[in-house]
Amino acid sequence: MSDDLRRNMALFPIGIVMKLTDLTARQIRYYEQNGLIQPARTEGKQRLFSFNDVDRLLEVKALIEKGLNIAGIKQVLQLQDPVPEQTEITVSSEAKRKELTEQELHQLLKQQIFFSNANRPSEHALIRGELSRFFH
Amino acid sequence: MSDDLRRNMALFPIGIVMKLTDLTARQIRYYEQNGLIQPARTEGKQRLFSFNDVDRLLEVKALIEKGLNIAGIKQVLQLQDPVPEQTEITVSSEAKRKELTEQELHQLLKQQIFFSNANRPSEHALIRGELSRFFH
DNA sequence: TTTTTGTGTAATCTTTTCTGACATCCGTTG
DNA sequence: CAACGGATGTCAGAAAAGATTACACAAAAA
Repeated sequence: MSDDLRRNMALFPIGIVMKLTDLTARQIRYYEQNGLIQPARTEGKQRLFSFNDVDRLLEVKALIEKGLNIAGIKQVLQLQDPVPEQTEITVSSEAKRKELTEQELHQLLKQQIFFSNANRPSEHALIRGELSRFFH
Repeated sequence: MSDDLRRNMALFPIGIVMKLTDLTARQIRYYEQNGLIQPARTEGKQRLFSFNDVDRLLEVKALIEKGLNIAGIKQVLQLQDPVPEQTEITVSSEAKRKELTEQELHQLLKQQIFFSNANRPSEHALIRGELSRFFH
């Protein structure tokens, strides 16, 4: 839930993602062009990637290295996200996510995590629990 | 231990940090100039901030809002990091950290976390445990 | 063989960031 | 009060990073 927020927060520019994934900018943009990822953008149209995006790119890379082509990767990634019986909860959370702007995401993370973290150095237990799923 | 790696990985440009902290670039640079943070730099000398840096900035901000000046903040932050009896282990880990270049940090994170994550979607238990301390 | 794919590369433009300087607002202090 | 220093705003010019587009090309597919 707020897990999605963290994982979907647009944080890194393409240069960092290149280092994290060992992919070239060309590759990353090509994969985006083919719908494998959909990074957010700054006002000035620069790409901003989330942890989810980076994970996705690493999956893509692994599949590329196994010889799959883009179409195959799309298949595999869809299989990994089988979109099972969508419950009301899931649907509503999806809808809610789409309503959130980047700025709102930042605001949320700020307030929910960083801020409470900074102000109350002793109240970390709960925060830790939430953050344990920062990635996956 | 590899916690330090994650928390110290230089990931975000100043624009993102501004949004996360609600500080201006001017403030962030000023705090750096006064030794409150020490963000990494790209080859082109642009700042790259880690989660540790962001946390630190949020602490600084909270103290600023309480009316402290830079000198006071230095005091408080030192008190929060009292540098207690330095054990051999701590010292050696400090030394080891200083030997790591930014690139090596990225390499490490890549291999230890993202990569294993991407390749083995079922082996997450351990990773989760490690990541639970990503921030705090 | 011809076509398509995935990636490299170069050119050009825009966005973001950097540094340095000067201005300003505000507590402190003489 | 007047001068001063601390913290921040703002601006200018330069540099870095990123965006888009176009062309090239090897390898795979048709």
